[in-house]
Amino acid sequence: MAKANATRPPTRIQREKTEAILAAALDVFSAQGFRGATLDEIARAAQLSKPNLLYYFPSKEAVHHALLTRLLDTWLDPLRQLDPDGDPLTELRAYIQRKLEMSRDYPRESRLFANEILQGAPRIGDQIQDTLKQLVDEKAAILRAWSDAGRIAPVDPHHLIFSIWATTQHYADFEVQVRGILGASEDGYFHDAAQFLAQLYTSGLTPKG
Amino acid sequence: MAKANATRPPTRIQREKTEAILAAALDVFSAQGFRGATLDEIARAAQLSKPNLLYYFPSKEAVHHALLTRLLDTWLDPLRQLDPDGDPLTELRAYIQRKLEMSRDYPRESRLFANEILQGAPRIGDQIQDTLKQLVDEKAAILRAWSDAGRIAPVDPHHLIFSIWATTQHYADFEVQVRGILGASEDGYFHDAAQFLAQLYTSGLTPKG
DNA sequence: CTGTTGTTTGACCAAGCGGTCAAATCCCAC
DNA sequence: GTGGGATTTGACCGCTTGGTCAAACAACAG
Repeated sequence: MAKANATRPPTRIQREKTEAILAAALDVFSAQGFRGATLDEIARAAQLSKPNLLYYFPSKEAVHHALLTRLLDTWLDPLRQLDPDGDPLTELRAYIQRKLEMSRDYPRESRLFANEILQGAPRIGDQIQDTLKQLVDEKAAILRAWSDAGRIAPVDPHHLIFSIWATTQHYADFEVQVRGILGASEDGYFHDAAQFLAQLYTSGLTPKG
Repeated sequence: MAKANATRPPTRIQREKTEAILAAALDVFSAQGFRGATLDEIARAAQLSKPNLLYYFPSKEAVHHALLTRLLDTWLDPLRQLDPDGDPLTELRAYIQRKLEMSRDYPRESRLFANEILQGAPRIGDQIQDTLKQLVDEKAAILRAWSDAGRIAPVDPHHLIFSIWATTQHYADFEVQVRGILGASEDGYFHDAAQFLAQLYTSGLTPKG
């Protein structure tokens, strides 16, 4: 058995196949949700037989879990980059821009998380309570400090973060709706979205002189 | 057969059972998505046997479709109420408030739609392209007129609507995450959210003097 | 070349799925 | 009360699901 000895380094084939499986799983899970996805579909997308897939991961749940934990770090990177020593409005605009680019460049990842949260986060609830809450509280403290110092308008920092998440991720999670309303052909709506959000948050957060 | 003659008015039992099924289906579909939901689970929640449920609806898809079309009108009501003759900022604040109250009072409906859109709206795509787009374009024209007249700041009206949807529905669709970050006990966060959003959009949309 | 380990697969299984059907039961107007 | 339509259900069907297993096959070190 390959996986029995955990200390042995992964072979080339193990690395390649594991990667292919996770890539295929991202496609399927993000489009169908956990319960809607099937191992057959993931295996087919990864060009493997189902028993072969289960040779690399012990269960469907294991594939899903590996995918989520692997992507959580990437997903939180934009927030992590928020610099307490930078100019507040510049930092926030940059954060919004980064998040919007994530929605544009990694919509499947966004929908993967959205699916999981929507259904009550039954398979990632712990990590939300731990990693995520800790990071958000830390960054909220920075926002509060800026707010208290009069460098941005006085706002609830948690709800500010929520609103940035919501407005940016909307373009990935509700892409079908956005395209349906703006017209399927129009492809450059991310530029308009960026401009709108930059303006909204700039005007909305500039402290009153 | 009961349903064979479509012209006959529904009996008391038909009204009651149909209602019970749709109520149960809302619970299950909003929590599990279409593919994740099962007829057995819906039937159990409605206190019916599965064949009995299928006596009132011809298929799982029919239950889902009936639920979506029945709720779409309710869901779009807040936007429909946007009054072109009112004061722009007052109208927008009222719209945001109504949408936020929808998220607070009807989170299952919000998640039902979110699930459907997230997965590409395969069962409601037509109605988005028709009813929804028409309403949004109509209201966007009002916003554009306000914007052109200098009564609100110059913003892209479609993206303004998207941002209001996103920020308000976030509290229903991502409820687990919100509660996980704010602390499960705290229950009055809708008040804080309302205040935050009112301030953001008031400052963000007030035209520059 | 050879043996050992790593990899792949076809056949299979129990459980659950959406849906059907005939028979039983219920409801209510007459 | 009773007859006929409305309602309910247990048994069942074909199919898909996640997962198992033994056997076959490939890779690679010696």
